[in-house]
Amino acid sequence: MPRKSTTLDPQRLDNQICFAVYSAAHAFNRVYKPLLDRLGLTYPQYLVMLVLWERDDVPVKDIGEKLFLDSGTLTPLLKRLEAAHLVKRTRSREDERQVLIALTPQGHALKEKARAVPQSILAASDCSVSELVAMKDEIVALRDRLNAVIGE
Amino acid sequence: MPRKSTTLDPQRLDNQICFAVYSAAHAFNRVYKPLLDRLGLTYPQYLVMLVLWERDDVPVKDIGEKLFLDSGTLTPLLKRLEAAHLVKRTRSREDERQVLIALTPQGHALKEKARAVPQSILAASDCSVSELVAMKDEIVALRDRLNAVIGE
DNA sequence: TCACATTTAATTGTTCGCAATTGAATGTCC
DNA sequence: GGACATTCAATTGCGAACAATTAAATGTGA
Repeated sequence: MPRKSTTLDPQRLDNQICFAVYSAAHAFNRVYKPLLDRLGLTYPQYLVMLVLWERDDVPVKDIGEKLFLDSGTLTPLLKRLEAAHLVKRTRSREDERQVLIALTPQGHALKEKARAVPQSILAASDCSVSELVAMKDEIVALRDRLNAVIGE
Repeated sequence: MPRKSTTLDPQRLDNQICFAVYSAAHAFNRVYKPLLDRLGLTYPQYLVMLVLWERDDVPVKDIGEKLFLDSGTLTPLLKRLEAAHLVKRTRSREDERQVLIALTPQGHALKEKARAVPQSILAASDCSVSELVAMKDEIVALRDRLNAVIGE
């Protein structure tokens, strides 16, 4: 009575790997939420702040390329960050099509308050740093292969 | 001149496993989209259909537990599936609090049309089955550890 | 039996995420 | 220089995702 193995059936594997990623993303979000609530940020807003803490005064497009997000997502998000006095949005003088995003003093200051976040996540993941780094690299490689297929 | 290595800075975007998972989930979604468009489904709707193709006539809560989603997400999603004539929603006779979700004939029939989806995804991931299985297991284990922390 | 807690879906409001479109600014080619 | 395409952000509309609340059905204990 040959029965197909559930864990090896390639028909199901894609569902499993994709669902694993999908559900892990939500789990991460739920762990981040209480931490980010204290900073007044959502997770996507936190990602934008991470980008800006590395380099300031960049056009929306640059942020979008780093985070794989488009203006339909970023424009309202950045307006909310502006309303929270964390960033300032100004049209570029050299190229009026671009909107440059700069941190306010409050935006810069928030970096210090956010220092504790990564450790808390590390603790919650209950995993060694080297293991996490290895996993991260694998997932990034998979993501990049998927993204390479999209533009075809 | 002690300088923190940027490759180890936990506050850097590229070092965050969460962003890897987050962006990989979006990449998967973008690969799935053209395939699922042909079925008239979104990815979360496809997940619900996968659950129902395995077992039918289940309460909303059961679907939510399998997919880690609550009624705030599922109720409108299931109403859209009902509007598309893929499922039927009926109050349970034994327990009037529950709403049972059953597939319509069209809902059952869609399973056949969805057969081609997994191969396409596997091809796009461009990865050996054994590698994918290993990754999936690691990600699920990480997700479960994260979910375990949440209820504390 | 009756008060009370629990379970279950539904609802409301906010924020993402993306496709498609718009409109202004810039680049290119003749 | 002028027609044309391209680039960039903003907008619109739809579908998640989730917190918080509501309301009905059910379970429990005195």
